[in-house]
Amino acid sequence: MPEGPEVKTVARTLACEMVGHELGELWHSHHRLRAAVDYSLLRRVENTVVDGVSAYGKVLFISVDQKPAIMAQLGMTGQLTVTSTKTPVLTHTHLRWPLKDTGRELRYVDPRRFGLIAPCDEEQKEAIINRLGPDPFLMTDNDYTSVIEAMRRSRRVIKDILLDQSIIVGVGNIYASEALFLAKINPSRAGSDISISEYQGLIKAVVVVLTQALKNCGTTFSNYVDGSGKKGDNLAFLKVFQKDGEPCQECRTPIIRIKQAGRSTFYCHQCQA
DNA sequence: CCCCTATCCTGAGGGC
DNA sequence: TGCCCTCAGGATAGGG
Repeated sequence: MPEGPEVKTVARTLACEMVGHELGELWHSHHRLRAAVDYSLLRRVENTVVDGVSAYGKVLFISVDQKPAIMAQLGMTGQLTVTSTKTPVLTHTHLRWPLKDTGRELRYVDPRRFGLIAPCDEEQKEAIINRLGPDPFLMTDNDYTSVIEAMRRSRRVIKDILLDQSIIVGVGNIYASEALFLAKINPSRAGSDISISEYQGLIKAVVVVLTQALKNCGTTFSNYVDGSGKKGDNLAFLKVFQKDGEPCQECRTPIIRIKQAGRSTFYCHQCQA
């Protein structure tokens, strides 16, 4: 569910809730998440103090005692929040982790179980980041060049390339459509057929779209919430995502929905010819 | 190698 | 009301 801006928002709000507090005794459900979680390893983090929560792309990292300790991927429906221990426990709650002396706890709720919570040391964190592309917010000139080269090398369709986290991180199904609309690029064009100047516009559009989403604390169209349980405000700013049949905000042509790699893409046939 | 499909799951919503 | 279908913010094994 969450894309880069949502995960960054979760990290920021969780940091607020968790940093400086000591983790208590972990509880977990018997359900398996996307992969089997080594809970005994995760339990080694009990009785340590959280000192940071960060995000790289759609991956979230929690560190204790100046060392990475936990990584989380929220998949489609994962929610990582801190609430009062007295808040009723939702079905599909897979993890409860008290923050000592606060009356509050970290909870992981994930109906579809496509997400993952796992222990994670320094090396593992490095390995995860190494197989991901650059963060569009932190890109150097060299990153720009190599990202564009990687995209031009691919014969896949540009929409699919944008979703590929090994090329660039943080773009998911909502913001891929939104960025292509802003850059006026047809989602079905092959990566190899797009010019360098068009790519420069596209990367700029990705940054604009993600920056706006981050400013609005993410897009909630169904169940996304931040680390404090708050919804995002970015839904009202979307121009094409899930707007099939509605008139394009630029030219009034109805927005079209197509399927690419099994996922919906929304675009304006006129503006993105 | 690269690319595509199916798959992991539950729940919401529409048509009949 | 219920049944069946499609769809949903993601990632990845494995087949062609």
